Amino acid sequence: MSSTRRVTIREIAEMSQVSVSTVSNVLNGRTTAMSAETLQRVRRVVAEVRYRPSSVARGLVTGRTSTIGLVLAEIETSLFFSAIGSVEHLAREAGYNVIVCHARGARDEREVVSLLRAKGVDGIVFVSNSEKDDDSHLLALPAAGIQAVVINRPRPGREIGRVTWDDRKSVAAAVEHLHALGHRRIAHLRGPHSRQSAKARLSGYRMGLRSCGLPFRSEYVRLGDYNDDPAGWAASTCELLALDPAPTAVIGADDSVAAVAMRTVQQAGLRVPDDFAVVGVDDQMFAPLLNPALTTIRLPIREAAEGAFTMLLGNLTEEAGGMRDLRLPAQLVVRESCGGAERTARN
Amino acid sequence: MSSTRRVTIREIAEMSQVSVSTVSNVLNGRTTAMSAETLQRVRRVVAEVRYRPSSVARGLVTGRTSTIGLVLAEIETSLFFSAIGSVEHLAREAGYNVIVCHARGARDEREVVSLLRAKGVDGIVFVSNSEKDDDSHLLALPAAGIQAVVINRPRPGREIGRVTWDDRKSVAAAVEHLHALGHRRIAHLRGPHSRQSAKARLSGYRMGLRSCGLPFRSEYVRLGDYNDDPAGWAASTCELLALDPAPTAVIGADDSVAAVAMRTVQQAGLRVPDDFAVVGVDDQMFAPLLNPALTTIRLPIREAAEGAFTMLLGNLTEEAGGMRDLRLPAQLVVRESCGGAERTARN
DNA sequence: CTGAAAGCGCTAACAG
DNA sequence: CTGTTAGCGCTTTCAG
Repeated sequence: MSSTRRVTIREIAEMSQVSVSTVSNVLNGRTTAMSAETLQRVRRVVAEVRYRPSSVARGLVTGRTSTIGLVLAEIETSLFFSAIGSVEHLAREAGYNVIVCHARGARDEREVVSLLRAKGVDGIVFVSNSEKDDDSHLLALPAAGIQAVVINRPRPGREIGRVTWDDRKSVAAAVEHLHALGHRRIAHLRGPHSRQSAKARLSGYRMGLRSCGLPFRSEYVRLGDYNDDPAGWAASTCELLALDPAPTAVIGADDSVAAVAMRTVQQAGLRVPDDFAVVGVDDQMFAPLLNPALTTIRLPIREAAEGAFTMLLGNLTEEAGGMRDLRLPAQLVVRESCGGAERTARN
Repeated sequence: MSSTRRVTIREIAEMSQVSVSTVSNVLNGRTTAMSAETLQRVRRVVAEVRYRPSSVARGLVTGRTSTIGLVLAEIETSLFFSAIGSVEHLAREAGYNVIVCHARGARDEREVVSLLRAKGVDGIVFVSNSEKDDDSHLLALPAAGIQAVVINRPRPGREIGRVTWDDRKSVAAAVEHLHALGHRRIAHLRGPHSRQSAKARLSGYRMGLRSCGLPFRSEYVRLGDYNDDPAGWAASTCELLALDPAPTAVIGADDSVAAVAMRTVQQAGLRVPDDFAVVGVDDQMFAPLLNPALTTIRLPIREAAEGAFTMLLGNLTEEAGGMRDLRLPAQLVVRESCGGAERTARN
C-alpha cells in the first residue's frame, strides 16, 4: 500500500514560507489583516497541491464535523428516499455532509443514534414511518449539543424540532372531493393500525364522511396493508365490489394499494373513473403514469425534508433557538382516476 | 448551550482505576493478556456511562474513519435509491457508515470526491447513470489509500473495482422472448443517446432482431427519453401505432416509458397483451402493480450495490487486492404485459 | 500582522 | 500484564 501520504498544513506553511497559523487563517477566511502578498502566496500553494484540510483533524479541535445524520425508519418506500435527495442537496450547499442510516425499530434507532454521536454529527433528522417508539434517546441529544428534528412523528421534547403534515385533514378533503363529484358510497382500504399515519388517514376518512353528511359503514372499510402482499389488497377490493350496494369510489391506504385497487376494479369489468373512482395517498412517481392517471394526496416529503434541514441548520448556527415547528399542507392532486367535476349526483 | 461535555477515555480510566491504554485495549479487543477483574471493571464503567469513543479522535490517529462514500449520479430514479439501502445495510453490519452524495456531472463529482477525501472516507462507491465522464479524479484514489469501485460505468483504472450488468444482452433476450411469443414487428422506444445504457439497450434491440432473423426498421425506433416529459413518450407510441404495418410489441427505454406506452396503446383501443405487447426495463417497484402487470428486465441494482460494497470491504481489509470485477445478470421478469406463450405466430 | 505552542481524544509503541 | 508518552492534523490563544 503505497498510500501517498496526505499533505498537511505544516507543509503548506513551509512551501508558502509562512507559519501554520497563517495558513489556517487564510483557510478559514480570517484574512482581513493580512498582507495581500502573503495571502496570494498561500492561496497559490494551496491551489497548486490541491490541498484540502482534514475534516477529521479539524473536527477534533472544533467539535463540529459539518456532518449530519439522516435516519430513515422506512427505507423501503421509495417516497422516503426523496427525503435523502432534498436533505443532501441543501446540506451540501451549506457545507454539510449527510450520513444516511436505516433504523427499523426503536432498538435499532438507539444504536444508530449512539453511533452517530460517536461520529460527532452536528445534528440528526429523523424521518419516521410514525411507528410508536420510545423516544428517550432523542431527548438526550440537545443536551449533548446535537440538534435534532423529527419528521412525521410526535415531538419527543421541547428542544427538538418537528415537521409534520396533516394526513387526517387531507384524506377528509379527498372524501369531500369525491362527494362533490357525486359519490355517495365511498370506501377506504386502510393501512395497518400499527402505523400512526394509517390511523390518521382512517380518521380523516370518517371525518370527511361526517362533514359530507354521509354515513360511516364499517363494511366499506377493508384492510389494504401496504406492508403486506398486493394479493390482499386485490382481495379486499373484490370484497368491496361484492357488497350490495357496492361503493362507487375508494381511497387507498397509499398509491400502491390504490393502483392495485384500480386494476382489480378494471378487471372486474368496471371503468375507471366512469364506473368507479380511485384515489391514492403519497403521489409517488408512478401515479401520473397509471391508466388512468391516479388522483392522489401529495405528501410533502421533499418540503418536509428541506424544512427539517433548514430548521436544523438554523438551530445549529443561531444562538437563540430558531423555529421548532413546521406544519405542511398535504394536498389533493386531481388527475384522471376520479373523474371530472361533470359527474352528476348518483345514489 | 449547556452542552454536557463528552466523556473521554481519560475519565473512564480514572473511574476504572486503570490507565488510558488499558481502557483503549479493552475498547479495541486487545484483551487477551489482561486480568479478568480489570476487564470487568472497565467494561462496567464503560457500560454505566454509556461511553463510546470519539470516532473523530480515533480517525485522526488511525487514518481510518470506518466511513465510506456513496456517490450517486442519478438520484432521481428511485431505482438507484435501492442501492443506498443495500449499501447502508451491509456497511453498518461491517461497522461502517455511509455518506451519501449526489453528483450530477463530472465537475460535481470532482468536488464530491475532494470533499469525501477531506472527510477521510476509507472508500467510495460510484453509482453511475453511465454518462461519459472524465475519470481522472477517480484514478488518484487508490494511490491515496482510498478504495473505489464503480457500478455501471467504464473502469477508470486497474486498481478500481467495477460491477456491471449487460443491458445489451438482456434487451436482446427480451426481443427473443417476444419473437418466441409470435411477435414479428417489435418496436423500441429508445432512451437518449447521452446515456451509455440507453445506447446499449438500443444495440441489444438490434442484436435481438438479428438473432431472430427479423429486419431492423428504423421507423420502429422512436425516442422515449426518460429524462423528458411523458407526453413525448405517448406521442412516440402514437407514431408507432400509426405505422403500416404497425408493430405488435414495444420495448420501452425503462419502466416509466413502458407504462406510458402501455397506457397509450390501451387508450387507442388495443388490448394489452392480446393486441399489443409491452416490456420495460428496470423492474421498478410499480411494475407488478400496473394493469396488466409489466413484463420487464430486472436490473440487479441491489446486488450490484452489495457486490460493490463487498468488493470495497475486501480490498480494504485484505492486503492482497481481492476481486476487482463483477458481472451480474439482468434477467427478464415475465409478467402479464407481453402475454403467455400460447400466442401463435402472427405476421 | 505573524509565529510558537498548547491541546482536541484517541492509539500504539515502549518501558516497567 | 499495566502505565507513560508521543503524536495524528488542525485551530487558537497569546506573545512578539
